[in-house]
Amino acid sequence: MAVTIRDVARASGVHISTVSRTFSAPHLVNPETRSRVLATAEQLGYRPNRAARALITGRTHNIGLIVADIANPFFPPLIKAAETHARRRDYHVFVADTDEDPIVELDLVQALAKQVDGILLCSPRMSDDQIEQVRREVPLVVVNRMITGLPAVVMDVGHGAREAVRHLLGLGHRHLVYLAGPRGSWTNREIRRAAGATTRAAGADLTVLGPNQPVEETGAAAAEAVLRTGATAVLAYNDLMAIGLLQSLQDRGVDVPGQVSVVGIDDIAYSGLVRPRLTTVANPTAAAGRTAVDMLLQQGDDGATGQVTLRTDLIIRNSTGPGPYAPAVALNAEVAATVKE
Amino acid sequence: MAVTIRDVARASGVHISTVSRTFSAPHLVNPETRSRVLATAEQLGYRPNRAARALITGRTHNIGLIVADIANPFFPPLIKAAETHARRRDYHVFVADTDEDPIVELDLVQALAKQVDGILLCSPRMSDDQIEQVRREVPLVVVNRMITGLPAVVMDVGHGAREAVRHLLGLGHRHLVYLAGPRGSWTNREIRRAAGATTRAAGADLTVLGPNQPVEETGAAAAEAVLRTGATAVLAYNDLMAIGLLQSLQDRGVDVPGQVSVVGIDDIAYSGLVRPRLTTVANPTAAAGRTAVDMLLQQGDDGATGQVTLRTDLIIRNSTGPGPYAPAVALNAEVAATVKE
DNA sequence: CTCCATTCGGCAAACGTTTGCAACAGATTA
DNA sequence: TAATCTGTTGCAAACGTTTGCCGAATGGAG
Repeated sequence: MAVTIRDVARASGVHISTVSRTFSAPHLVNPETRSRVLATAEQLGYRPNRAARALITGRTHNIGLIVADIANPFFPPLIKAAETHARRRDYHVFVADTDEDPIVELDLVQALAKQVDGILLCSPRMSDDQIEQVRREVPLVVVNRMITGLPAVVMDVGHGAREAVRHLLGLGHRHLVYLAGPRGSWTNREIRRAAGATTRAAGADLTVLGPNQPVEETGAAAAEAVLRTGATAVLAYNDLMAIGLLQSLQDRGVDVPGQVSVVGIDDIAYSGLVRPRLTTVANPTAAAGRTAVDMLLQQGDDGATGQVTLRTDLIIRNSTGPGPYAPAVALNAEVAATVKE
Repeated sequence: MAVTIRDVARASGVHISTVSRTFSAPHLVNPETRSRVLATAEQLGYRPNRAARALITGRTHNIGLIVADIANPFFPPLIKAAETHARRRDYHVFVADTDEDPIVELDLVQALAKQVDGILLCSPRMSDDQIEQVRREVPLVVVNRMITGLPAVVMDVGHGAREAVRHLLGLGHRHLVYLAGPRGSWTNREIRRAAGATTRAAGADLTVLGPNQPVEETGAAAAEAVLRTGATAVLAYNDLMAIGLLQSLQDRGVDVPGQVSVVGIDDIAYSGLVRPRLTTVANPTAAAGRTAVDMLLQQGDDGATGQVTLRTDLIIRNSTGPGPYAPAVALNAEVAATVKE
């Protein structure tokens, strides 16, 4: 039914091994023969069967990409960049969604293990132990998680969180809320730690609300709790929650940033579209996707197991403004900065 | 290195064919033997090699999912639903992104063809001829495109567009703009046709602006052109463009919906988050993803080649309001409807 | 006790490639 | 002229499964 290497061999009067070499080791075959084989292959519409090739070479030329939630706008740019980058290197990508469930995640990794040359684990929710265990079954690169000895690319979200908190403190806020993300998220712990340390160092207060599922609804649902704390500024685990909160606050007649300032994290496409436009920490997700693919594909060559940290940047927009203790001078400076964008 | 069927056979003292049957035809093996084999398999950490299985059965248990742009928020919910649904049926999903390029799309289909049991082509940009050609290489289900004889699931966007135009006409608008989508999009042609017919039937005017890439930037860039037409209402190819336009109009001091009404299509997650909240046509993308997977997997059994049409609904929010010819009565009714949400 | 039916498990071929080895021709070297 | 080398091709085994076929064992019927 499908045209195989054998059909091409017969049609061009050579042995199948010559046809094989024409594709996988062209320099070993006479240019004349090669072009003849290529011509008949083209004419017959031959395409190598990757499964058969994988069986004998042990390399599938496929990679797995596992994310917590495809519909979370944080991931699509990463998936897109990774897929495009992988394809350029002649790899195809299995994409799978764990729905934020560590058990599904584990199942998925094991199911995919035999079928791919490696797996990109993005924002995994599994425990370190589980990850350590599966890395013995399949080459792994994790994104947004730091595990010693495991190749990883992380966005330096701690730095972003510190910048965000400093920005808020500089605006004269003295009581902040951290609207936490999901349990099991390394990013969540990093943000929490960075925000806590920075607030404490300045003698200000930080209230942590959570853990929460990282979706808009929980952000909206948290509005009441946020207001009860009496805080005047909120740092959210991600933009989705920040936007939910923003909207919910406005529905309650709370002025943002007049009464409460809100900062998100990720800089998803929509954070610039809501009103007020969201102040947020930009994550280089596309670069992370490409880097992770590169690391995964190089992993075969040497055993190099680097950990790449990508820079994050605070983007100041209109959802943050002066707090109750705003010093006149700083206030002007910050307002100027805010107005600019 | 990896544990194979042979290792399991040796360890449990049976022939490899028995091990094979234990997994692929359990009823043919003695329950006692079966449980013994399963136990040692479990203990050894055996997992069937899908490539080898595919080689002999001809079924890979993989499907391909090709979309125009992963980062376009229209697609992630579809991808997510399709992937989850496929996995439940023990299929893995290759996801690939064509960047709206028909040539890349064709390459992709052919590259994936040998590696999957079928391909889901979402909003393809290829010509009908090209699609006809590749469908001979691999089972296909198309989403959002109607080609006779080819299994398809389409969202009845024509219906949605008619509803949207009627809504605008009812509000007293007499000159509309259709902000068109990309060339090669079936959806685009459907909307254009439906909008044209409905406007014409009412004796109103429709100006078509386009074709355009279906992204926010082109929506924003079109603001000037929209204003020049003198139209008071705009239907956009998708929410992304509608949102871009919305924002650009506001930046120019144009009140929406006071001076210009804007309607989008898709109801992506963010259309409810921008201000004013976007009136739009909701597409059941998740259902489309699931249905498409079902159709693809059933295709093997019989040759059934249905075409499923999914309903779309107009969601009236705040980006549409009375036009210059608003009849007092209709105006009140519509305003009431608008305020409700 | 014999015969037949049924159940179970082994044997071996096959799927479409890759690849080490050997064969051969022609060219180069001593 | 013989020996060696180089470039090109063929041969056959191997990768990890599935599956049609056959034989052995078991048990029930007569």
